[in-house]
Amino acid sequence: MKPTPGETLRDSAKVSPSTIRRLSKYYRVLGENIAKGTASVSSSELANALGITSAQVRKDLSLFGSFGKRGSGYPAQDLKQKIAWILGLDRSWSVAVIGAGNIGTALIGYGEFEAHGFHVRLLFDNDPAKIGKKIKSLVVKDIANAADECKNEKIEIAVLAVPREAAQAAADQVIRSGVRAILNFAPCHINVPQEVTVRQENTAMELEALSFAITHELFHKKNED
Amino acid sequence: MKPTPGETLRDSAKVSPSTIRRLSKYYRVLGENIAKGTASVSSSELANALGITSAQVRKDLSLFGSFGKRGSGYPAQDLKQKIAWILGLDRSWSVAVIGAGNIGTALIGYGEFEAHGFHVRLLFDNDPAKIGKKIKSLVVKDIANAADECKNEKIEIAVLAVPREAAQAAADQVIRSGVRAILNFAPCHINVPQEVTVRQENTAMELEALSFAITHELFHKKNED
DNA sequence: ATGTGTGAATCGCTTCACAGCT
DNA sequence: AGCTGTGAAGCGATTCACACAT
Repeated sequence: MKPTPGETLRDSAKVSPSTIRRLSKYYRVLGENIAKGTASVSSSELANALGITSAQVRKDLSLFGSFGKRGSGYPAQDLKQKIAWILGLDRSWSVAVIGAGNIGTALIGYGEFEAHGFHVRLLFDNDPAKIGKKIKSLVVKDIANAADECKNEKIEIAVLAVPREAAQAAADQVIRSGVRAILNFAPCHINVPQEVTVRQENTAMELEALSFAITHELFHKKNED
Repeated sequence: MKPTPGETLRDSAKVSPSTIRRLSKYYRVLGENIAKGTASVSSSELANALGITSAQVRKDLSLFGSFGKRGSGYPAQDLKQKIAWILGLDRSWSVAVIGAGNIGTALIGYGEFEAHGFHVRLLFDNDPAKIGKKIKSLVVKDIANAADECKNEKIEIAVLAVPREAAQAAADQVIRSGVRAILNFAPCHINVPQEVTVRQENTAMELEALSFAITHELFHKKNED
């Protein structure tokens, strides 16, 4: 009722990162429910699936519009599409993976991404032994040309799957090419201009959080991830 | 000044997940600074490295004790060790990896983990072609025996690197073996008893957060990760 | 009857601001 | 003078509770 579906959000400033993470989860749960033939989903069903309160679900969704029907819940198909629109999954994204090691290899051709519109178009490495070789339908290109190639292919999202030492240099390259966002698997902070969004994926940090939880017998049932 | 370093935290309930993530980052920054020969670090130096305020740094640290010297800052070595103690990194952890695909393979023998006390002792898969083969010094074992083998090896942390469909079954196995924590790479929620801590590692969700940020031209400089 | 949408209340994290060491 | 440690203030996110729609 409040915002304007169909166009870009005007008040996205007040949408918290936590809300975004939850939207991703609602999206998955909806997919599973629809696959099972469910037509309608209530806020408390979604809430149970994520281990949160139903009020939270309704608040999250109401930030973007009123998608539900009082008395019956949310039409599952509709809601899933609305969330896809909110998250920008109703289009496809051009992705480049920098680094053809284990992580890079695991990422390309991972059905989960393709299915949601993330298409890996380019794969780079600096290892002469790898350059020119094919990995799962992609030819490994020389990282030295990353900036130009990414620009030509209009890459929007770059995934850094390189060692810590190489991360900032790789980031600088893809930033020059005009990417809008970077997902960084290197265990280090990278500096980017304001208009580029970065997210850090750091497995060591996740393990450390587990280590803390075990050590202090902490059962953080809230805000778990 | 408040808590009791040297033993388990009494009031760990009031430590937020955000604080834990930041402690992991302080820990990394301290490592880098010490490598450069720095003896003392101020709260604002740490703050700059993470892009947060110095008050935040001091609050975080003061939850666990007073480690700093007024006028000069925090002794880098000491502080790093204190944080190691807080995060439970002053000991070693026995880890099992379930799933010897790309992710599983990337995880074993990754120096970053070994260096922080996370030792991968067991690797499982259900693929007969892989069972018995060696991957980077570990022999792949049959996932059917995961519960027993993990119990024998006193595994404390299990990493699930299996497809979504196999995740809950794998989780049930390692829970039976008595693991305390699970890091789940499968893109799905898993049910665990209260005493087991779970963290979700979900690259698709990270990409979706980037997709949202690009779509809505949102530069979330706060709470980025 | 049931379940949404939402102001109001609450909770908890972050920032301010300053007293107190060194 | 410089920087920590910390109550108090501020602010953003979550939960409550209920009017309203079906």
